[in-house]
Order: sequence, then structure tokens, then C-alpha cells
Amino acid sequence: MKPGERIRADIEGRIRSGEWKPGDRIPFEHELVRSYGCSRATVSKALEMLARAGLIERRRKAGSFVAHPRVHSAVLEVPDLAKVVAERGLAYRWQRLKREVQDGNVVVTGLHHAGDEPYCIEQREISLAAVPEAEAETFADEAPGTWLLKRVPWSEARHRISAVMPTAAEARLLGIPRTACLRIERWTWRGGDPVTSVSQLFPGDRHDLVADFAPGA
Amino acid sequence: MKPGERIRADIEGRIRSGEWKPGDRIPFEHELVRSYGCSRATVSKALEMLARAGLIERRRKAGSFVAHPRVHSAVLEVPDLAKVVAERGLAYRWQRLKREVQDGNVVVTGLHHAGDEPYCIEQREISLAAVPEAEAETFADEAPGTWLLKRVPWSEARHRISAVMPTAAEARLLGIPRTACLRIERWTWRGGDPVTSVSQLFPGDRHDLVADFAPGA
DNA sequence: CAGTGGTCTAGACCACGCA
DNA sequence: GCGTGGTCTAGACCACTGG
Repeated sequence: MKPGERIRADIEGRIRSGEWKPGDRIPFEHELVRSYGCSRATVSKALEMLARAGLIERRRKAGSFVAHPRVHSAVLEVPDLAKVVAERGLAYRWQRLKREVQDGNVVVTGLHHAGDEPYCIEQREISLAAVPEAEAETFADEAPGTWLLKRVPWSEARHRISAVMPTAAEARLLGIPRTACLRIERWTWRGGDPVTSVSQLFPGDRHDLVADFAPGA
Repeated sequence: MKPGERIRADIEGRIRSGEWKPGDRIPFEHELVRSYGCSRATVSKALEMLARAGLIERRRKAGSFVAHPRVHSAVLEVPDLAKVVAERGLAYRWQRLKREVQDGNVVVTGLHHAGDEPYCIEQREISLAAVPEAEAETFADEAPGTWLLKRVPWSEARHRISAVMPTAAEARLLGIPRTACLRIERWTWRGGDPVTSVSQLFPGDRHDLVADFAPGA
């Protein structure tokens, strides 16, 4: 095992095992340099990785300390619907219901189907200022999310997840009684300018979100 | 500005602006060493930070490339309920409803209140194998989540978020009609051994989850 | 098999923050 | 002040992998 990796694994193990508890100071860099017989850059890099992973906090003059666990944070994956449906072994289909232009946005409404059943109602706005090519696009055959993925580079996003009752019209579209639905809203910007926003509505019994959290992994 | 930071900001800017698109190769390390007039370690560290942030991918022999954006991932914060309630300017209160021991687990059911209204039903199991001190704890005055935070070191967790209809009994406890609720379930392990699991049920109109995503931030 | 990134050494100066 | 981590230089060897 490489020296840096060994140092990192050693310390991480002592933290995860509980041998070193939140708040404890871990050895100074120069002490680790001596005990592991390697250069300071190597030790420093190992500690930096642990700090990035959130396992330790580093303070000048004071040293490095085992961090107190964050209350709870997790990486939430909001995957491509076509992929989710395919992984369940069902046929995926996009059905556009409406497309119009309003206030400089293309507004598209449609249904994602899994097998023969409706799976999600999507309402999306795309800013023509940010994505002028959207003007010429019908979104009849391809969901706007999939289309956008190919064109839009890196961006920032905010998600909001809530539980709502569907309106009568929404329940009819989804082919379900008026029962709890999961709503995922997402707003996307690039450089502060809005790119797109989307609201997706899922029958509560057919969709959920899973988020894993393994610090340092 | 420090050299490493400048290199990083430069490249990040070109990616975020769209000047360098997903799939584009960025200059080799040795080219950046020449053009910025600094050491390879500095360049390497800057690129490594960008790689960790997910903005670039590095491949031996081939070079470093602007990454294709992940479909959607976001950091979901699942904060302490007492804190959430306090931030809304409401009084927080925990009310234990039941505590029993079953199959080596302490099972606690209770209500989180915001102001004078019920805010969340919590059902929790705590493994006595992982947390033996829980045996002596009544959880009458302190919610088990808060209590655990102080005692349990680093752990892994999985979250599941779904929309459900409350049972009649749940609706009565929450003081709401039978309308959509958000359910958050969380399973926690340490070193592969289960520590605790919890199911929280919120009235859909009183709680939602927000997750931000700014790659590299 | 040549060139890339991955990792390492052995030094150095600096900025911060506690005393 | 002074010791800590933060950052940097100028080298070096190695492992992987694409051409």
C-alpha cells in the first residue's frame, strides 16, 4: 500500500472505529512525518483528503481534530427518468401534451410513461435567452430534459421535494385516484441566469428517492 | 491571488462559461506548468481539486477532460428538527408516546411539535448491541435523534424519501385530515452493523426538502 | 512503448491565531 | 512571538494506458 493511502486508511479507521472520538486532536503533521517516516507533503495530502471528506477539521496553530458528525447530509441522485424506467425492465416513452412560448420561455408539458402506465407529469420551462435552440424544437419525440442534457454545459441547480395531493386533472392524467404524490421541482441556472425549471409529479406509490451517505467514500 | 487558486479559477471559469465544453481536453499538466510558470505539484493539485469537484476527468496518457455533467445530484441536508422549528421562530417540543424493547432494539414513538401543533411523527429503533446506553434511557424529555447525536460517532446512512397517505391514526396524531404526507426513512450503520433506523412523517403542506447543487462549490 | 497523470521527497516561505 | 497548517518549488520514480 502506498504511504499516503496507508496514513489515510489508518486515521480513518481509528475515527470510524470510535477509537478517536469527535473533538479529539489527531497527531500533528510533524509527528506523523516522524512516525510514518515520510515527507510532510504526503502527510498533508492524506490529512487534506480526510478534511475534504468531512472526517477531520484542521485549525492552524491548534492542530487537526476529529470532526463532529454533520446532522445529516446525503448525496441525492435525481436520475434520468428514461434510465430509471429502463432499469425496472419497463419500456420508456415520452408523450408531449403541450408546447407554447410564454414570456421568452418555451413551456412544455408532457407525460413520462413506464410500460403502458403514466409515471410522471412534467411541466418545464426553458429560457430562450439561455438556450435559443429550444425555439426550433418541438419536443414531440424527445423529453426536454434529455434534450437539454446534450446541449447545456455545467450549471447550478436547486431542488425542492414535497408531498402533495394531485389536482383532479393531474390524477386523471396519471390514471390514479387522488392519493399522495411526490413532487420534485428543480431550478437550474448558469452563471446566475436561469436556464430551465421543471416540476415533476409522481404517484407516491410508484416512486421514491434514495440518498446514500458514507462520509469519506 | 495564489498561483494554484488562480489556475483553478481560470479553468473553472472557462468550463462554467461554456468556453470549454464537456468532452474537451484541457491543457496537459506540463503545458500549464509552462504557461503559468509554476511547479507541476501546484498544477496537479489545482487539477485534482477540479476533478474532485467533478468538473474534469483525468485519464493517464490521454490527459484531462471537461466532464459531462452528472444527470442530477444534489447535497440533501436533513437537519435536526429542533433547529428547523427554532429557525421558523416556533417553540419546539418533543413528546414521547411509547417506549419499549423488542428483539434487542429500543423502539420509541413520539411527536415533534412546532409551536402548539404536531409537526412530525417519529418512530425509531435503536440497536442495543450498538448503543447499550439506550437501555437506561427513557427518551421522555429528549428526542432519541438528539440524544444519539451526542453519543454515536461517525456512521453511514441511507435515506428514502416518499409521499404517502397517513393512516387514520397518523392523521389524528398530526391533527390533519387525510392528506399527502412526506415520509423520510433513514437507516444508519457503523462498520456494517445497524445502529438506528427512523421513520418520520410530515404533513405535506408543512414540510419540504431543499437541496442545492453547485458543482465545485 | 512513450507520455500521461499519480505519487513521492526534501526542502522553503508564509499566514494565521493562540499565548 | 511562535508553532501550526497552507502553499509552493524542483526535482524524481512509477503505473497505467492509449496509440
